Amino acid sequence: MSNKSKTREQILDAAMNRIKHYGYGKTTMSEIAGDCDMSAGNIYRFFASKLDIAEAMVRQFNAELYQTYAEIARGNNPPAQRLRQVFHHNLDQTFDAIEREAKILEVAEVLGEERPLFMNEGLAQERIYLCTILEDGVERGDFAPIADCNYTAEMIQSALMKYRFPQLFSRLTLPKLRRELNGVLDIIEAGLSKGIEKTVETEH
Amino acid sequence: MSNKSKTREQILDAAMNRIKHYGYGKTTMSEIAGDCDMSAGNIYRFFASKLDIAEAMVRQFNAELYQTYAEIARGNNPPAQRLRQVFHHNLDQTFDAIEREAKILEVAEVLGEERPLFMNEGLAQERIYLCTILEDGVERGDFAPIADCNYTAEMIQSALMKYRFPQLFSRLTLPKLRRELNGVLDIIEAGLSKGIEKTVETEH
DNA sequence: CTACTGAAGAATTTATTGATCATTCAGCCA
DNA sequence: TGGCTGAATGATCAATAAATTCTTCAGTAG
Repeated sequence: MSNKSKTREQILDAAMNRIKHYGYGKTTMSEIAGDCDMSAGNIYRFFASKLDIAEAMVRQFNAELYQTYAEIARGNNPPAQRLRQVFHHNLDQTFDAIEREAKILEVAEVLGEERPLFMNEGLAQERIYLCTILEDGVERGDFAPIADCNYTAEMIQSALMKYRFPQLFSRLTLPKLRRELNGVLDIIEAGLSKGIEKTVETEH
Repeated sequence: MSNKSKTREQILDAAMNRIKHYGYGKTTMSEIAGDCDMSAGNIYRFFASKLDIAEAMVRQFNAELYQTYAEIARGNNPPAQRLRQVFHHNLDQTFDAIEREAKILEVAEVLGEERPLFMNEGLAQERIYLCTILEDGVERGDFAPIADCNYTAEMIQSALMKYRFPQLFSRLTLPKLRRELNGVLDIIEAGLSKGIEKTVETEH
């Protein structure tokens, strides 16, 4: 069935070209089909819906990110620096992609709205790499012991949410975003090296 | 001119009642005027525009927040706990207000879009209280020395942005938000007690 | 002069209608 | 039979016209 996945790729490719240029809302299934010399109906043998095409687009974008994350996580830099690299890579890549093709922001918005679980999936995947780094940091003694790496990774992701789809949450320039990201990472880094004590729930 | 500010308050009150119930877009200037037994035109002697009414609304909401912040900042709890109180108070109050009157979210959205500088103003005001707490923490020895309190406060605000208008950025329940907020605060607290070293800009 | 009204204009919103779109599926072709 | 088309359908979108709405300001009443 290699032929089938070839066609799938072709469709995805055609869709990406159009969506990057005209946006998700403005590209139609027939246009994509036309680019592939097939009928719109036929696309549905390869993708269950238009949203699934957008999802596949982002999946591909993420796959590249994850590959770099894996390399960073596996690398030999100090863990704190690797943490920085992961989030700066995300910021740079995402900012750049949206800067080059503003219409990509629409894809992020639509998917965030219609497929919130898919977005979570991406965060969970990222956490795997973060955990590797955190555990390595603990082992090396750079970080204080961490009770639950996945939980800690989740909290780090929460604190850095603003830098995930930068243009979605603010209108800051890339340099300003990088400065802020570094500032927040400075705090996180200090926290990790000191050791995090979990709060007991209290009234206030 | 106490009469003038009485009328202003009356208008603001009428506007708030309608906007809370019907939303910003769905309440008209004539309706507000009607509630005050005056013509729509007359409102403009008290507010320069409809947006300014929304701004005054939020200003009033903020004033209450700030009062509590001031009390918390002045209080005698450990600085780390005071920091927690500030952000939990904000989360609770905001979440609650939006939960009770869903239409308030629209006001936040409109103002965030049309008056971004006003939103910054609020953050700057909040930072004053944060700085008080941070400085006190340093003095007491709970926190390591801080080079630039205002900068650090800004970074803390960035890390906690997700919890400012909770329903705007996620659909988490209040308990989940509180759990997350505590988790991020745990990291920040550890970081502050350890002492934050500012990154030197590097390539990666 | 001061405090206000109400008409008027510009801008925005709503309603309506026609067109386009995503998606399905009966049927065709090879 | 497996792979595909193209017409059918309901949902969504675009366009336009009509109606509201925000805002201004000349004019009025006290």
